[in-house]
Amino acid sequence: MKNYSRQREEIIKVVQESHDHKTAEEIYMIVKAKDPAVSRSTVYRNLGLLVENHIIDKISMLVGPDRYDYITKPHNHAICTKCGKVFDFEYKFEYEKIRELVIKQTGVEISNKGIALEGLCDSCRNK
Amino acid sequence: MKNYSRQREEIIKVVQESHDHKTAEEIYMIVKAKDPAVSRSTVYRNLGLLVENHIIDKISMLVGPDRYDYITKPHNHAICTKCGKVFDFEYKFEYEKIRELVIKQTGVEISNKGIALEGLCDSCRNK
DNA sequence: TTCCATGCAAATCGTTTGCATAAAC
DNA sequence: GTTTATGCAAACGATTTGCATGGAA
Repeated sequence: MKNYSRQREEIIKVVQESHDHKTAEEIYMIVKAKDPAVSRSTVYRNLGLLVENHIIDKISMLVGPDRYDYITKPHNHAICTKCGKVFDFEYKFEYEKIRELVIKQTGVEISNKGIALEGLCDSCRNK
Repeated sequence: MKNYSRQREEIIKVVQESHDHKTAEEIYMIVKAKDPAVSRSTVYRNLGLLVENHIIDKISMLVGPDRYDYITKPHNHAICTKCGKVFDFEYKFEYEKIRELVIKQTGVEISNKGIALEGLCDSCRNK
């Protein structure tokens, strides 16, 4: 991320102001509404850059496209495996203990992003 | 899953006997080695069916194709966000407490499949 | 003999890439 | 002026679909 760009600025703003977790396509549509000339590849390219630079998080789903989340503080995600929506929740996991244990058992050094759980959301359960 | 099929039987066997977590393509190649007539779509179709019927789990990755895991007992996954490998680990999370808390905060009823954490594996960290 | 599952190929979805142009520094 | 980012369109990888055929109940 060497040079500033107006498009990138706008993409960051959209993710930051979204309190659901939007897909690349949704972000593209919103940015495009303000600036009809932006291209989809600019959105994808910048989302990738922003993830690399730890400004946003990419959330991989069981179903459908990836979603993006502006990073504020570590928090956890509950992901609906049917509709793909992502919900935030608060719970103090024993991060340090888990970190140590996971690296010992698997070699994986976990990020402090939080923990992801999967299940069925309210509205998907009731149909 | 109404009717038996030889192909499905073989697909189940491959996933069951894999102790890494294979992609659809890898499963396809293995099944194809035994039965050169199987088609990729049969593999994809059956993996989907088996997930719906809770015989196997689909694991979504930050990078690359989905992976599949035969269901035995609940266990947790540590996923490398760089290479996409999935490692199992043991840790007794307070499932009941978390379940209750997550449904209260988000409406999501989490499955008892276990918990997924993300990070960088040993070999990706050292390069 | 009625479904259901298969194989094949084409279609689709989400994302990435190559290349010429335009904007940042 | 020399990067670096953009827009466009084409390419790509993973997965899904439509349709005719073959196998299971």
